[in-house]
Amino acid sequence: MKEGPDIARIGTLIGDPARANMLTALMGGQALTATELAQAASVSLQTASSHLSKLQDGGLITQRKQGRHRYFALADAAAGSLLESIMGFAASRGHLRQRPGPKDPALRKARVCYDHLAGDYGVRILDSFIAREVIETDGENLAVTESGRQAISELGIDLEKLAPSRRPLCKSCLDWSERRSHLAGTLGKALFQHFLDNGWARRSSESRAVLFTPEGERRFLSLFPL
Amino acid sequence: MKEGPDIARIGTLIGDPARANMLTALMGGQALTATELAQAASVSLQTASSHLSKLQDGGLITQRKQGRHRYFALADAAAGSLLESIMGFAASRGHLRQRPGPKDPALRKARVCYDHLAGDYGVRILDSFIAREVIETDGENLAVTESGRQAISELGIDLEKLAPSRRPLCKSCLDWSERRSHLAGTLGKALFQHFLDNGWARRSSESRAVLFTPEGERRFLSLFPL
DNA sequence: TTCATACTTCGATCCTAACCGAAGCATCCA
DNA sequence: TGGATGCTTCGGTTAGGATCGAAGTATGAA
Repeated sequence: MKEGPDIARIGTLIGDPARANMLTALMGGQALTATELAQAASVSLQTASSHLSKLQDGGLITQRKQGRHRYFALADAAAGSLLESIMGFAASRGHLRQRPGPKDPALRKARVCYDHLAGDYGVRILDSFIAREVIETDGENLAVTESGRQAISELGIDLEKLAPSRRPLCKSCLDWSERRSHLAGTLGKALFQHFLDNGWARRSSESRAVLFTPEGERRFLSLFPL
Repeated sequence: MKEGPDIARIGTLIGDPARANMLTALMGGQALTATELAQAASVSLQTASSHLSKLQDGGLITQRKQGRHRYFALADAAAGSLLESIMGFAASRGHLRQRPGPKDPALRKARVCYDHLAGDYGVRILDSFIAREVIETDGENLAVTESGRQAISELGIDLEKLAPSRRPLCKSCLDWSERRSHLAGTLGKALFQHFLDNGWARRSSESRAVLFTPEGERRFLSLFPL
């Protein structure tokens, strides 16, 4: 039975708590330095360095040198998806590191999931789209409807520009705080980016939380009614 | 950073080579006894027993007592999907346990992937469906087209009966021998079952290979032209 | 040049968990 | 009832790898 892909190698990489913490931190979507990742994982810089080179060898992360810093980020969207899958599965089996759902209310409300919005607000986007038939679903797969294309362009998103990407346009991602699906894929990313670009929301500097301005909050709730 | 799902726990479970071998064996879709799984993983029965209880605690597998045997199987389709994701990712990064693709030509040609067909033949089904517009895709998500519903019912599959399932109807699954996608989901399962039910194919007793009868081979090639 | 910062490599320690022998429990068969 | 099979539990050993101190390399600042 020595056929096939080496899933044990990927498992081992993700199976160490320090590495898992680093990967979780990188799910924030931003590149982080070795020092920052060492703090995120609560290990020394030497230990972090060793972990990072293993993650890189395994193809989960990439590094970019910039001056005397080295920035580490998830290798690509596939790596992000993989971690999302595992998070969803772990959450579905009740494997949480503390109580169900994030303790911090801000994280529960809205947080970054690699490159799109998760938490209460993330789930709301998908719920609203499905209720208004912007997106249709067969249980897991998502597709934009004809009438939905119109609605999305009215939000200020150019679907034509997103289409050429090799990543799927919409994808569902199991939310571990809400235990329901939210919108991932290039559309999910574009919507999140749209809110950042307009200054309606920003990333928290300490955690994966996303903070909305009062103006952004108002817009969000009216753009995604239930 | 102690928020969120415990991905390290899942990673650790999958990260041990013996457990990974057991899970890979269970991807064949059939329930296996502890003794069989011990052989698959090349460990003693005691060691296997310990691994199996860990996998069960982690929610990856279930056991069913039957007389003096205990049959172990993947917990559900979600567990199968998770393993598929990881296999796909591992293969995409070139993490293979030997040379790329299965050594055994029969495995390359057709094998079981939890509950549907993989390998050359598995990829062919999806290729054929897409070429004939039975299924449409946006890169990763799959959906049956209107005209496709007709074609599928002509194959002898009742789509209405598959629809109520909570699992997605069609799903792509990265094939590690072909490095391309094949058809998973309830439709993929139903098609595979259809071939088994009609006696056109059967599972190999030793491996995950699927063996076609000459009659089954002929039918397969004509039902799924390229 | 010199010092400081950011990170890697080396080496030694220590701890977890995989492993198996032996014994125990449960089920089936004769 | 006795013995065989299938599996689990217990206990002790061992190996792999996570960890960090110390030393080494690279970049930037003074």
